[in-house]
Amino acid sequence: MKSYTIGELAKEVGVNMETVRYYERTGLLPKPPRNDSGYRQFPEEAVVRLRFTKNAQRLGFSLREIRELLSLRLIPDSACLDVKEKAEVKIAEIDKKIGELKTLREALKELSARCTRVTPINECHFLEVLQDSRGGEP
Amino acid sequence: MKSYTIGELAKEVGVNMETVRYYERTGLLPKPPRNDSGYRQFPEEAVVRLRFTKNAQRLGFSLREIRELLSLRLIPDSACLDVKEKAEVKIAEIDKKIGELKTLREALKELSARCTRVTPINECHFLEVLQDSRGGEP
DNA sequence: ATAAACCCTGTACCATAGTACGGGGTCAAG
DNA sequence: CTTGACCCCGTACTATGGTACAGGGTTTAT
Repeated sequence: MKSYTIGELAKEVGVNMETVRYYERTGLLPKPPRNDSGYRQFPEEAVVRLRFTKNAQRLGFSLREIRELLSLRLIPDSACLDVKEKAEVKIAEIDKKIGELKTLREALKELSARCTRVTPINECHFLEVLQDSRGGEP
Repeated sequence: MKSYTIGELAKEVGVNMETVRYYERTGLLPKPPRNDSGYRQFPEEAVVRLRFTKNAQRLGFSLREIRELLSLRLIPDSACLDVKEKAEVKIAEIDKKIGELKTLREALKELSARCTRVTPINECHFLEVLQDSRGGEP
């Protein structure tokens, strides 16, 4: 099947070529095979993986975390329960993020609604949202 | 009412003192009044604002975006419709994030479920998730 | 067969978001 | 009245996530 040069891959996903090399260096993309003149030949999967990475990044995951997410599916079968555990940790993290985003969304919604008419918005308890974590004494 | 020294503020919210100064420098926290010897005296609101900032950051907002969010509520009444518009843009962004997080969550959930028993997980279409944006030709 | 477009490596540089540190003043308790 | 904890400023350093060359080969279309 078809393979991608680095330029094709970068263009397909909409990232810089240098970024692809950077990801390869840092282990986010596995080192692809090379042709006789040393050109990288990325498999289809690299597109998927790279796209996943960029999307996950926009969701607030660091490259380290993305590396963890990606590694979950590659662990040998023996470590299956370990994978399950890690997946569940990630799920919990994600649930928390979703919850907080919803809260923030509501606050913005309220702000937006209030702003419809000419009422001044001097007092909008917009900030007071997202108050959960790190509340009091350590 | 009570005011906070920089150390108290930092401790209360669980950040480094230097971070507070950094935020002041970059306009995320308004410059607080000083006492006679030049010590910062942060009002209660600084706690709220700082906490908001740290939380929003965990949700994947950059400091620049957080500055935008925070500024929404401070714009003079005249710009009310502008605020509404900006708020709605943010809401849309947040909705997208929530949607993608849910998708990712489902994928992880499936992975986790599959990992319960001794079945090998060689083929888990976990990556293929989050495929929406930046699909084809520009 | 030659120019344009593409790829290689290595190194340097950039922005963002802090963190650390030196040198010095301030305040509170013993 | 001094010692330790706290604060000031300025500057420098760090990690992360890229970007940008320079100097050199390769491929492709004319």
